[in-house]
Amino acid sequence: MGKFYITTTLPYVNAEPHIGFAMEIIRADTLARMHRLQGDDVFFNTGTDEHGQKIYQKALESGVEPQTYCDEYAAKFGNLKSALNLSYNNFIRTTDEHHVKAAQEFWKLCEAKGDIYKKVYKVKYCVGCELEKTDSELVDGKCGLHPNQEIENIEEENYFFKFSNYEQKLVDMYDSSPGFVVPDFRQNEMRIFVKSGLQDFSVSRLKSKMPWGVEVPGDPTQVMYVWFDALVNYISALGWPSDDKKFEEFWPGIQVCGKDNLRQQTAMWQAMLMSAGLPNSKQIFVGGFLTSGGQKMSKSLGNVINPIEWAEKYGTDALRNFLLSEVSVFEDSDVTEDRFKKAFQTNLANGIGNLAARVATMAEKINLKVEEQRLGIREAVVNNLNGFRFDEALKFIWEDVKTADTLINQREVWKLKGEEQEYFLADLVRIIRQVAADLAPFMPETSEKLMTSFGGEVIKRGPNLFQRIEEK
RNA sequence: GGCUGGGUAGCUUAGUUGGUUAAAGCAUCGGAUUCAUAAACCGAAGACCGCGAGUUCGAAUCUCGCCCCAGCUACCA
Repeated sequence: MGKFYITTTLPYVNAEPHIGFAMEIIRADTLARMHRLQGDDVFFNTGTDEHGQKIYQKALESGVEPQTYCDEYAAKFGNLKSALNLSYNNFIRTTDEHHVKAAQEFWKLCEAKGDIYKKVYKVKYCVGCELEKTDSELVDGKCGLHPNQEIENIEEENYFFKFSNYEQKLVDMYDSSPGFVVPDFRQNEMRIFVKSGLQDFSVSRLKSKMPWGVEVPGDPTQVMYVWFDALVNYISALGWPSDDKKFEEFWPGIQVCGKDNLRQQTAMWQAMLMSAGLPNSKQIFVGGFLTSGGQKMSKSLGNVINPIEWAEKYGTDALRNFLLSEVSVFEDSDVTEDRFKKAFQTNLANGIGNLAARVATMAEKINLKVEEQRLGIREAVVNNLNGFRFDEALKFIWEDVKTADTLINQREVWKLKGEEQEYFLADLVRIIRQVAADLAPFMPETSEKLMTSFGGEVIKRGPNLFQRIEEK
């Protein structure tokens, strides 16, 4: 029995749960369930990232304490568990006491290594916005919103992390571990980025300006920059540094993230681990983005898709099926309700739903009995999942539904009599049982319903699994 | 500008160590059928494989140039 650790990124709690995150966590959930069914001891982590400037500001704007604001949002993300039928067994919040201590401990290790140092940092500040600006936000050296005003340079002392120390070490790691980042072109992308030269990044902020963060050990005037503290969650979730046993059993693990997190996960975090003298992550799976109607989802465009709404409207498993099979695993995909409905209609309502109904009806009519079996997930499905090919795995399963349907029509099973009919129906029942077993990590509820109808010796017809969507 | 990924039937995609009529699903049309959620099954039509040139007996696949889309080019997470 192996140990398996998988974690999502921690969504930042300044917005409602996004369908892109729903996809990320459903993928992680599918892998976690598959490993559990394979007999592995699984630690599946998710949670919320709660520190930083944006949250601090949002809380101030809403007129509540930052912690109160975070509590509210953490609950919203916690709601995903039932809405998406998730099986994670740890939900970390970066404001958890243990996590805060772990982040500080991690800091000390990097500091002891000589990778953290203080340096004067020039902050670009737009008086018009009353905000600090980054270079990428500036147009011709001026604020895009206030081009008439000069950008002020404010000097501030911050702590920096010697990212530059890890340039070669990171490149060596990429070279010696093909498949560390999946898909491979992302690893290559990162390799190019690192190879082109790394700048140290700041890892703290002045507490007087932004108090909502983890206090820097030994310097009460500074708090950690949110990245530094947030990344540590992947190991603090395992009880590091106090629970050595758990940490050693489960670390390193697999990290699932979106492509916007590529650098943080595959370079910065890895360098931080090297600095702290801890093993690197095992593997990082980077997914693409979801667009809506060909455009990025945004409130102003009004094209934001709420995953919880779809789950309520069409069912959790229908949403899981869609996000796992109809969406490109590695590239960006466009998501529309029309596409969703098509996937629902073909593979679910007309596919497994209809097959289950027709076979169960015939079996019930003749009081068919089929000896019970114990079935596991087939190797082809496991292999596809290990390569993060959720789409291929489901395609493989749906292929069996097609096979069964074809068999029924070709043999005209409903016209057969006696032993011959029993023979073919029993065969069909076994196909459905295998589909149910294979489906367990992807669509746990559907898998169970199928087993309720077809798992026992006596076959019983249940209600329709997926009711067709009638278009008017 | 540089870098990365992509541009293949109406839609979503597979296919690159170059090789017989470019593959699949959905949508469309036709057939046939009724066990089933008017579902399933059989068949047909549908592609100047982004554009142009080159290498080759032969290119979706290799080379060069160009066009279009998305993203990155670092401290917003």
